[in-house]
Amino acid sequence: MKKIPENTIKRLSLYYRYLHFLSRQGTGTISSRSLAQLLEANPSQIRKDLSYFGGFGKTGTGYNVSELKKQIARILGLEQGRRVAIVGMGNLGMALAAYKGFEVLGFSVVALFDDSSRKIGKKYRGKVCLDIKGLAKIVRREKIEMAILTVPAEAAQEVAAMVVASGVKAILNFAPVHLNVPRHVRVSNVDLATELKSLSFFVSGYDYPRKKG
Amino acid sequence: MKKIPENTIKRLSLYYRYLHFLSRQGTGTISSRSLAQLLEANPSQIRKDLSYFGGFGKTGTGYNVSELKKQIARILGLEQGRRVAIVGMGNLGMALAAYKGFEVLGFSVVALFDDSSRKIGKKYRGKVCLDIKGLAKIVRREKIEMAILTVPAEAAQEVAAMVVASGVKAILNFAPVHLNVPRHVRVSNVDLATELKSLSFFVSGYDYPRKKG
DNA sequence: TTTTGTGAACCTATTCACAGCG
DNA sequence: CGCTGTGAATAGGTTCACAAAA
Repeated sequence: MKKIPENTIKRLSLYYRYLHFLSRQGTGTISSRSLAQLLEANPSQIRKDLSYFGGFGKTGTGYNVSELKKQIARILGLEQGRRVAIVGMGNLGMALAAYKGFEVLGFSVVALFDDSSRKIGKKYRGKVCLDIKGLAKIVRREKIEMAILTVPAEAAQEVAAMVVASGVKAILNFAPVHLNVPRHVRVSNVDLATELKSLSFFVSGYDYPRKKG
Repeated sequence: MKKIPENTIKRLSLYYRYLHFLSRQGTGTISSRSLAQLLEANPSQIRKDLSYFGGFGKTGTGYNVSELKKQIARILGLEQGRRVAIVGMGNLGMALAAYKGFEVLGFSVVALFDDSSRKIGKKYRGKVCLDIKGLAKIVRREKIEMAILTVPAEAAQEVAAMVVASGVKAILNFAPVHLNVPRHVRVSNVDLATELKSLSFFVSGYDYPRKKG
């Protein structure tokens, strides 16, 4: 199998967003050039990204919007309604539990976990928060594949180990620590502090280059 | 001035996190090799990253932890206590307003904004939510340099325009839309949907390569 | 013609490897 | 010695440019 750059995957996700929008607008067909214009991106990049997965376009015409959208959904595995758990019902966990954008994308938040008796048994957006001690059992029973980690930094590694042991394949980690996990588990870090610090650097006046656009 | 890769800045921010930790532990000195081990990274990369900003290390000894930490803080502009506004007091905005990690890093959340009369005047973690109509005035008076955008996707572009017009230099955008801003304004996007979709791709079994570790 | 898909060329980032310093 | 700082080499990702298809 050909090696796919990670950025390609991120961009597919972005294309998907625009295709969703275009298909609601009733646009039937779009060329890589027009799509690139919307995205402030390079047409070749779009074609190259898509070409990793096969030829979805028609020469001279472009891409069928709804078809391409469907293909990208398939590639990203969004068709099967991935089952997700949120671990850590602090402010952020609660906010994410309430976020309605997940279902639209084919993600179902099927369980919430915490270790505090103040949280366990409470309902958040109609879902009851469960004791993290039961994580492994629920993950197996509910066929949960992904976990969103919103626990304090101090607890993150320990909780990550539990999550991994329960059989989860991918973790979206909000704790500002590096998680040590086996190679077969994928971790994506969302680190607000890092993002803010990068922006701060920019504000300082170093004019580091932006992508051509 | 030499051109600095954007990834270098992200990594600097990561190094900072570990240096903070090491200095609390009382570690006085660290070599690029030891630091790299902690980070699961490459020693040359660390040295190269740092070398963009000057030679902070001592040949044969390594780097002085607290000195290097101070230098990175200076590079990232964390010394001056950057002033930040949060715009959009939905679930996520509220969670971020309550987040205590910002102050530690040298960021002060000095103002909260929303456009809804249900939110304006309410207090969140001791700070009153202000009418977004007054944004420009407050930004100038409070010397706000950065904004965290936590508004719905539909409103994001319009709000971003207001934020830019008010003189803010950098935006941390949580709305899943591409923001059109002038070149002198820096936008960082935190897109949960994109992150989840990328992870979903991985769960699908494509074993795309991870960084050497 | 228009536009895709793709090898080639280019550009950027990472890693190597070693001179030079302490 | 051990380790940094950095030019050189390598790897990786992006853009170009064009043949082939509609």
